[in-house]
Amino acid sequence: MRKLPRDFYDRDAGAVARDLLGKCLVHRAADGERIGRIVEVEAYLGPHDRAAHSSRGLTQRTRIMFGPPGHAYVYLIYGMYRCMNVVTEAEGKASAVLLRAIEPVRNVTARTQGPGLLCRAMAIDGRLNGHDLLSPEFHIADDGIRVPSIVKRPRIGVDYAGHWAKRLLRFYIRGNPYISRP
DNA sequence: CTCGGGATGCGT
DNA sequence: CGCATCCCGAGG
Repeated sequence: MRKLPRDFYDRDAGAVARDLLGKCLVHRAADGERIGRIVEVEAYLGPHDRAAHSSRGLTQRTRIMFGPPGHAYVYLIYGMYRCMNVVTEAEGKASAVLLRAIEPVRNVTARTQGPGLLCRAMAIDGRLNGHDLLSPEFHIADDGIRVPSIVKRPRIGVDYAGHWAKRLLRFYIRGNPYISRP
């Protein structure tokens, strides 16, 4: 397992999103190491992307998104679930990749289909917002698994974003049983 | 300060 | 389709 370097994240969010498929999310929580293979993601391109949180500008909530690449942007949604993003590109670009689904690998329950369930299964909470993903306790690693085929679709739940809602910025591994909405 | 709504998930 | 549950961000 090789931890992804800073350079991996310092690229276009779409490219990072596609390349994250098949990689392993590792969280060494208090009660043990949890690992899940990333099988579904969405790219959010920056302030010009009306579906992105950063399109509202730099706020207390989105400050991590405006920061340097390779950090976790974790936020609360609907008052009950967390969603985890990976910050991409240079500081100030405010682009990110939302992790939408993982396949259980180690110490993770089978209910991981969707960004909220993913965070619950991986024990990711608000304290991890802003966490450096090059750390030993929370990072993403490559174990050499190849992804055979990638499906591109419009992003989920962003109908308010006008023409941006139609962009094919959701990516998932074709045929994987852990996709949130095939 | 109020207030509307959300990158969700679950039950009906 | 309704609802849980609460922070965020806009507006007064």
